[in-house]
Amino acid sequence: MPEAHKRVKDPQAVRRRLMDEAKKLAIESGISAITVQAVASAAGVTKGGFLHHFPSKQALIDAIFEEVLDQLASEIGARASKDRVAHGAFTRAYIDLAFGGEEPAMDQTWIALSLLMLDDPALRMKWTEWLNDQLSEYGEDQGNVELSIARFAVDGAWLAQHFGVAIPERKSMHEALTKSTFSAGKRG
Amino acid sequence: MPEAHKRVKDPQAVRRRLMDEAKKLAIESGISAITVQAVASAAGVTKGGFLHHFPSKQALIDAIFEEVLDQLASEIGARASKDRVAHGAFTRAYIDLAFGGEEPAMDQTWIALSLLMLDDPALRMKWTEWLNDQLSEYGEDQGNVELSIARFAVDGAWLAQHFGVAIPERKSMHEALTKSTFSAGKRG
DNA sequence: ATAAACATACCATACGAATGGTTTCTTTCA
DNA sequence: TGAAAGAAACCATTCGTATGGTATGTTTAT
Repeated sequence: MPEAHKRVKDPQAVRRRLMDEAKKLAIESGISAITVQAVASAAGVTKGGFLHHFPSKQALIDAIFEEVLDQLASEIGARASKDRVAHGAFTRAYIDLAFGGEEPAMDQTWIALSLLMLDDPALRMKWTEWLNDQLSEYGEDQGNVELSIARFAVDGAWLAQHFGVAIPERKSMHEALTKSTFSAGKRG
Repeated sequence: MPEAHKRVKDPQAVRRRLMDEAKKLAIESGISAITVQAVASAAGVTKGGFLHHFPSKQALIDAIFEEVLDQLASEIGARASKDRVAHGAFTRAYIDLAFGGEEPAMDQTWIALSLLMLDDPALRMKWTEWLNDQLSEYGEDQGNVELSIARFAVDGAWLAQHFGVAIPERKSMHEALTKSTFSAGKRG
């Protein structure tokens, strides 16, 4: 491992680049920009190289999706575990992910996620399951209006951001949304 | 005009069908499902027929997009004009469009809009301009946190809906979001 | 040596687009 | 009024390109 500089070939790195570049392409030019050729070239590899790492284009997409879901879960877990209040902890972590730091954490990742979902019904189902699992794990009621609104607002905000629509100050968004989760009733 | 039933050819209707079927395809199977062949077949026309009405696939997409923006503007205008309170009227109309009736108005349309945008940077810019125009026309500050959150929540909600994620009761969503626009400060 | 990590060459398919022709409608003018 | 002329609406076919994928070669690491 310390002799990584010696290696001419670094398969793991190539695999990483393939996934990262695919995300970039999707974000910059839309999902249809994810072609085997384009991704391979961007990662400095030929199509053959691509198909060595992923048996198909769909496999690449699935891999990205899975990875993103895992990242999301762990990032949320880390934040939610620090939350003193149980009710709405998931949603607050969700908010914090989007508006927490000075720069949006997992911004690219988040957008790529949805771009992939929008073109693939199967991925949409996975997302739905993931979200339901998370919500029930953290004991949040899907019918809760305030919490739902907060989460939807987060989704809408990064979507807007991706579209280039202006967004209010990150700090004030964070504050307002977080506040709304505390006044949220435990039912409805 | 009253003898429209006599006509064997009805170009306007064909044009309509092409646009409608394209929307359907996008919604049901993602944007990549919009191919000239698929749209033409769905509308009961050949590729040649398609290309007679629209010089290119992009032209069809542009036409749909423009139409949707117009529809949206007029629907919002109709609702906002009935609003007694000026501040936040646009956002309330926006909310009402999504959660107003028993069934979401312009649901298909709305989703189709974003699907198209997500794959086309040029359309994204058009949307941004449209939204900015509307906001300034109705005198809403883009920096207003409460109103922005409400609008983002609407966006996130139909996105969720399209993903198959459960959403709280329409009525309570409508109520909560509308309420938030009244308590919204005129600044920030 | 041999297996992994790629590159090269190639294939079948599907796509957007163009072409040329055929049918249907509208206009014009005798 | 009506028929000829032209335009509009549409179909069937074709073409070049790009795509996802395969098959096979070549290099690199262990």
